Amino acid sequence: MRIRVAECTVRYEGRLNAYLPEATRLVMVKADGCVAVHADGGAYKPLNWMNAPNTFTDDGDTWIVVNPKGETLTIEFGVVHFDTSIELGEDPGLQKDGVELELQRLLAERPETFGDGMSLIRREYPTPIGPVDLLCRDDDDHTVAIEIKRRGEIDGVEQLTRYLEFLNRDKRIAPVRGIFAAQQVKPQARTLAEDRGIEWVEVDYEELKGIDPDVMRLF
Amino acid sequence: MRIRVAECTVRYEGRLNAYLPEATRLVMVKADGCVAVHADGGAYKPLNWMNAPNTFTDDGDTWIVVNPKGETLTIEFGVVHFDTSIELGEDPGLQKDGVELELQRLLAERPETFGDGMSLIRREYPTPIGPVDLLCRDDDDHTVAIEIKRRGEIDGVEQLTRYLEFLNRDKRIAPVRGIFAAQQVKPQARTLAEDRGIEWVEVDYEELKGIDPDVMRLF
DNA sequence: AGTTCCATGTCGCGG
DNA sequence: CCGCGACGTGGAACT
Repeated sequence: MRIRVAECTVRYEGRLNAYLPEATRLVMVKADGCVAVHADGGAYKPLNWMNAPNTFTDDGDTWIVVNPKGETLTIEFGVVHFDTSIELGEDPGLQKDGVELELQRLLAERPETFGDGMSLIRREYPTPIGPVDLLCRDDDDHTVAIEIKRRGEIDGVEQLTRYLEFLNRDKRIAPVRGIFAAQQVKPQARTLAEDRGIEWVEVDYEELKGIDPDVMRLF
Repeated sequence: MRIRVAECTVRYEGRLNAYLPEATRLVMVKADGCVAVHADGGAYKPLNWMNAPNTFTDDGDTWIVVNPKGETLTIEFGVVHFDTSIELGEDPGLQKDGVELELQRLLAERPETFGDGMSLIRREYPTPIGPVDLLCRDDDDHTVAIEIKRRGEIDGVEQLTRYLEFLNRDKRIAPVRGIFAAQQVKPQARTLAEDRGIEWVEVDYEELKGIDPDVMRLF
């Protein structure tokens, strides 16, 4: 990564034309060749940029960056206050405890979302083909397997179907009801679920967050 | 702006939870307090960030950034390879569409638009807080600072006011008249400009293009 | 590879 | 301050 702090003007010609009058800014060139021009404010978004892949021309005072679409970023430098290069290496990348995991956590705390008297047996209940998100017991003492997705599509129903097939072989817990839960259940998934005798339900993430006991404790 | 290159782990807890395992990254803290953590690739988007406004706590090895919504960004540092702070100052900001720049170019070629005998001293005349679009001299030998916008709103008048404040400290050119020029000057901006003793004028882009000497030569 | 949809979207305008 | 739409949207997942 190369970091240069310098007075500069910047011109972008591409999907639109844009121009930055002379001022002191930070210009960042990453290992993959992408270039970003930052002011000392605004949000994380640079004032102007050029993503990789591109061709980079360093003509002394002027950097010209061109991408395959023909868009160009031209940076003309004045006084350079600072210029350094440093090797950062590969980044392991961001791990998002995405919404799906959060949904699972919230629903595990609120099994009654799926019916009065529903209680949690355990999260990530193991089967030979992978863990079921939630295993519960309903008020009739029947076992219930719940698959949770952010977006409920056909493959999620297929997944739950396979789990149910294995769970129902276990005499101690059979028969096992299936519930397919998602923020949004697509029509095709609804149809397939109903055809397989699997219930489906749409859950409201924001509402669940609102009644999160962890949050409640704060008040 | 503060720039630190260091080994770090980063945790974000807010609208979702996210975690960055230890690696060498660039952490940028802008003057407005916003924080961005960059890897040496990807696009211009940081791996993780926290926009202003926020409260920043520097606990030696650990930076904790909390915004008013309660979202937190926690950065734990290991080896620091590099750490520097530099003052960039205000940024004049991005001019999109090229319309502003085009207007500036056209008006620089036609300073008499602003009055008979008006002549251009220079474009992008530098001040400590950024360049004035046009600096001119009128037929009475008074200096005139002209700010050009596509859409003339209050903040443009404020900008010109600040320029005038600096320019009028320079005995060689004071007193400096101000003219606020735009394709359309909003009523609030008109009122404010008049209150500040700044003239305002609406310019016709199409008409200016029609009498552009560069274009004329083509015929 | 083309397309659709999500996003800690961000940003700017109008009410 | 809040809703609404555009964005050089960028980026991932799916066809």
